Amino acid sequence: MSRTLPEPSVDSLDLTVVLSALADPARRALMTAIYRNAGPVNCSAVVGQADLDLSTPTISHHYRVLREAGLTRTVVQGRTRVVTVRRDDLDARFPGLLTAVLGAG
Amino acid sequence: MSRTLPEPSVDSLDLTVVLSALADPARRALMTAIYRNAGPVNCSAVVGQADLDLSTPTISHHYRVLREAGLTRTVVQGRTRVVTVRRDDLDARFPGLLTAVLGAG
DNA sequence: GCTATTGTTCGATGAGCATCAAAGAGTTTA
DNA sequence: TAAACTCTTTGATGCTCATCGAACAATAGC
Repeated sequence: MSRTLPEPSVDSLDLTVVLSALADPARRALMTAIYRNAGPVNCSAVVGQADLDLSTPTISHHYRVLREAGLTRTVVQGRTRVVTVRRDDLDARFPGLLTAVLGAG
Repeated sequence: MSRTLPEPSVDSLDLTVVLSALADPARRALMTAIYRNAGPVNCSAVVGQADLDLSTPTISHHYRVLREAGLTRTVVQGRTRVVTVRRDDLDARFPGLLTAVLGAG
């Protein structure tokens, strides 16, 4: 069984919320790591790639912020979470934003 | 006489600082108003266009944040300030970002 | 010099946020 | 069932930030 955690609809994506989420370096590092992976990746793997020196609760907090901003989709599979970037939704709502932010290191 | 207020160089522009500046709705409203004007515009005119319900000190604070983030250039002329968006610098450093953020209302 | 204009700086306040340790919740495996 | 695993939630802390009123420049015009 797998369930998708609640996330905002495309129409309700708010630029202020999105930019606030992306303004944090740790969250951008997470986004970049998730973005680089072609397919879905679980949280721990992403954290490994992002090389963040943060506690687990803090990482969890950042994941939540990203998801609630509409930047990522989280699917619970077993005891891990599979996270993806909502690329199409974001491109539809804010064209060019994701590339501009994540491409610029 | 006119003098340009201190501003960060193109190379020292920091994405975190830029995104933090753009994350605030009031500052984005200011940016959009400045951006729409082909030429330079003084602060009061911009404030009029942006239609912000904020005190003068707060507006001044936001102008400072924008300038120190490298988003705007401020030139003092007489007793007014002429503000422009550093379009070329931003496009050079973060291609597509300005369009993506300001174009998406 | 005096006054009005245009914005800045100072000090304070209240809200929000990133962070952590400790405890909890759901899931797999032994 | 018990233990290990993967994350989340709770509660607390310290910091940053948006906001305002009051006071302070700097300049233009009379």
